[in-house]
Amino acid sequence: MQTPLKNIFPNFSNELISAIESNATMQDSEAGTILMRTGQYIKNTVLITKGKIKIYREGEDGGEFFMYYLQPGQACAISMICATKSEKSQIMAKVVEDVSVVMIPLTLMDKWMMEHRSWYEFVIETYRSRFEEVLEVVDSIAFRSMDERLEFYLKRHKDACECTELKVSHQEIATELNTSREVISRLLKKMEQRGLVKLNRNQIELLK
Amino acid sequence: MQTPLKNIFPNFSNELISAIESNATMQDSEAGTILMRTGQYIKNTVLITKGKIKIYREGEDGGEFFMYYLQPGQACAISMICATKSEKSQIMAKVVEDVSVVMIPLTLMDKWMMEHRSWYEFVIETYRSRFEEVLEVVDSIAFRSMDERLEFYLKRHKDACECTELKVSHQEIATELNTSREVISRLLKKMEQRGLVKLNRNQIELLK
DNA sequence: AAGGCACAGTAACATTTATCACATTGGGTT
DNA sequence: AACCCAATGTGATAAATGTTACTGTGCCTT
Repeated sequence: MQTPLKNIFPNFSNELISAIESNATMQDSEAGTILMRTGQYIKNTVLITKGKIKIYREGEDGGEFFMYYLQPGQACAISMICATKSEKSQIMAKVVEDVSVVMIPLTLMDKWMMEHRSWYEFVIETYRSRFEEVLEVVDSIAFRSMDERLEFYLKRHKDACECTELKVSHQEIATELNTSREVISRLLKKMEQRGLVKLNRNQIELLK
Repeated sequence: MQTPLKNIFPNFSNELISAIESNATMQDSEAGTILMRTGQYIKNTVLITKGKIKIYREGEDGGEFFMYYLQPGQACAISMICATKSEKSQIMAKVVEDVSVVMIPLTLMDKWMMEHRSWYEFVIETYRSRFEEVLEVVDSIAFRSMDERLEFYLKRHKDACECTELKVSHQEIATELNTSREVISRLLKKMEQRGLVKLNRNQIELLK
């Protein structure tokens, strides 16, 4: 069996948990799956119970500008925001670690706002924290140069995976910051010289 | 007297309008006033009934990175989002045209979500449209070079003021795009040569 | 072992953007 | 008119970032 929903979403009331269990559908997806595309209509609100999803903004040239990760206990703010009017998505969502998600039909998402206080608070808090996160991203691109943005990027990834060894290629970082691999390689080398990281093949060890 | 609230917020139910009129406080502020600062605690939700407010992100060096405008019939999404927990603001709000605002205490903002469907819909739509707008801003800085960003900036201002003659200095644009005046002057000149704008002192005429 | 391949390092050069230094312009003030 | 001053124009140069082209390196496959 799966981990009970109550453990993953401890703030949900028991009634809400029951409502979810009897109305929502579960779905598993493998790493690499694209769960949502720009321009696609949104039909469900998505809660994550396992794995990791990358939310990014797609560039015309194939850039995958990194916004944030969704992890267990979290929900896709975009899918909630678009709920009421069944709007189009403005972002891409790609599975980066095999996930299990709970899909909630938009009509219920809306209805529960009135019926379950714990759902209302969860939704509002999801909005708030993601808006804040996106504002920080704006900051980083608006005011910082690439070396600082790289440090910010690494820090966020460290926080998200709760480890100090990131398994990403330079190319991947470059794509997510919309720059080129060479630039990232150069900057990482400089960071290594400053003693901030240790570089290994397919792995970046964060020292500070 | 003022324009009735019902005209400015036509979707609000009559009960909601009454509730606002008997609970909220009005406030007028002159151009130049800073209504909200980064780090400041938010005590009210703000509805705009007259004038224009600029929402921006402040840089360490005094940059005023432009996010969007608030205009009559709109509300500050940040002040709503932070409502439930009385969080700190992450943005700056400056009056650019003398405004009248309606201030709604956070407790009511929250309470009305359950009581007034039209309030609920207004709040959700405010979130949605601002989130979308911020995502477009991210796009513009993440994927575009300065000339395209300038065009995007001018377009947004044209849409906001519903006119084709913008009364802004090059310096002001530079501050809001976090670049330098010289760069903006040069790019505007190029745009003039391409026939996109006509440059006058303290005024930019948008031709296309 | 040999070859293929993704990943990484690096030099050289191009382009974009930022900065500095100074000239010009036009409106308002005295 | 003479002056002041903010706004704008422009060249020269510096710095950051992007691009091209190639080398090296470790791992996997055959």
